[in-house]
Amino acid sequence: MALGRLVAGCIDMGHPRLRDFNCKHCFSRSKTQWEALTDAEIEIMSESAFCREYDPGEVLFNEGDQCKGVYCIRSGLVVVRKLGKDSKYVLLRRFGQMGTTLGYRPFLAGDCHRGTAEIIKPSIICHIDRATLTPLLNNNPNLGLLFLKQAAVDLGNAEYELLESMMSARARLAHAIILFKKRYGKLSSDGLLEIELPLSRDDLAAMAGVHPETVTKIFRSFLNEGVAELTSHTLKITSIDRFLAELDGEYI
Amino acid sequence: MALGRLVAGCIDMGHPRLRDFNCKHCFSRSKTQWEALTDAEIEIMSESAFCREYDPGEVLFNEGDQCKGVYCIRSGLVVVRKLGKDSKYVLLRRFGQMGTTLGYRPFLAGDCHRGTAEIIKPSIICHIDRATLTPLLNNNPNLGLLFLKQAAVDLGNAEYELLESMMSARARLAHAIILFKKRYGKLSSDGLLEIELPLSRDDLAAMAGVHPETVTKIFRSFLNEGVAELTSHTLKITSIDRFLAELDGEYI
DNA sequence: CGCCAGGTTGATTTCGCTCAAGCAATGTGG
DNA sequence: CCACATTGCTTGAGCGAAATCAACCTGGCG
Repeated sequence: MALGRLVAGCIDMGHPRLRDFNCKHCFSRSKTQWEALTDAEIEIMSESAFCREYDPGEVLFNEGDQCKGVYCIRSGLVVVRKLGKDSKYVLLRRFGQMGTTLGYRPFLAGDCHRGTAEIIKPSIICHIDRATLTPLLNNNPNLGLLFLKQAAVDLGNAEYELLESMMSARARLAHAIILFKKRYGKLSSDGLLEIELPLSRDDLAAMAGVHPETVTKIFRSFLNEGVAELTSHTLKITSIDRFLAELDGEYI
Repeated sequence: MALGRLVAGCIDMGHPRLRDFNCKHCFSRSKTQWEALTDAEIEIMSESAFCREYDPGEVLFNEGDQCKGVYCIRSGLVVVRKLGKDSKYVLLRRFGQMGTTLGYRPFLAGDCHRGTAEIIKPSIICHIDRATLTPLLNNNPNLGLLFLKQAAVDLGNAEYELLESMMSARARLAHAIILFKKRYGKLSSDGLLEIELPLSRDDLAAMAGVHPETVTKIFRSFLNEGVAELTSHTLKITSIDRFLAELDGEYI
């Protein structure tokens, strides 16, 4: 993995801080925990949030970094990778949803970042530091409760992923693909579902918890069996029924 | 799995509700989210909490049940099993720590229970219903924040378990065993570490995410390699160094 | 043109699942 | 008190999915 290169390479990158920025526009477009904030509080947050554009390859934070606040993804795509031994790694999370808050777990648990966040697609991301967020949480109980609800949902997802992890590699990969459907799926001209997979083979593999070669082989078998066909980074699903059948692993 | 039998068998069991019960005693003995409560609030909770003793084999709630509140484990041991296809299952959780709160995830996410909770060791457990807990959460912001912190910690653990799930079966089993050390571990007369494993082979297997036969085989290889030896439900670790080496899977 | 990262492919190996048999401890009814 | 069913655990043989290893494309770029 060329993580070292990317980490080093990010130093000379970076866009200027976006100044004329109001979090209100962001929050109004999707339902998140931030809807608990009053207008005045949104104003405070907009003032102190550090927002800027990021290019693919830039690193938001590194594994082991002290967590100084949370990140709000306004647009784009970020992945968080956790390194293993001998250059293996796992994808802890995949973000893209605008309004998604990244890094709240280490923030709340008082933990270091457990993974390295790298920009995959050009993104606009705001950083809200501890000094801003802590008073908001203390003074607005609803914000805490909505964060709590979010945490409960995420915990449910994590629990579910744990069940997923004992399904076959095919099923795991199919589940990983489905996660991209909402944001990167569209109907092609011939009426079939096409899903863009904006990740490299290695990242896709890390997401499904398999090895990159296996990803290729499973795609090949999808092609042979007439389930789906892959061109570059777009998967065209030729038989939705058969593809959905892949999702039913041996558990659940 | 004989889950059906257990579920059916629990109907004629059950101890009387414990009346002279004050949650204060419970909370004072371990640090949990409940320490946010004022004395008055603890009084309210003690009044309305339904507490009683449970025998092994009794079922606290079933998979799919509506979640009507949370459970406080005062003492004992409970496991939560999630059924899979053809009578396989996974252990979602094991509880023993007194003061531990069980079922807060579905409570907060407005979800059904995802697993079936069965008593393993005689336990004393209190149920705090929605009508009691909701006002406490709404009126005491600190309670919400401490629950939030707990959720963040649990989320971290779930994340970690996800990493664990891609380690070898040996490593996973070793990790599962280590979880019992704190509560069920002690030094034997010859100075070696002994850990009681209060679960059946099947539960231990479900906890490590392997098959029961594999658990036996791994224990056998531990014996052959002089790492640890098992008698009935107690594991004696003969070489701590070698055992700890098992924990280092290929990841992390 | 040659280099190189990213991806593909096939041969081989290994881990742990599957299946089936056997055994020890416990309980039950005659 | 014994025959025998049941439950929980152990053991071994065989198999299969996916990891590993290694070679080989391929397209982009200096």
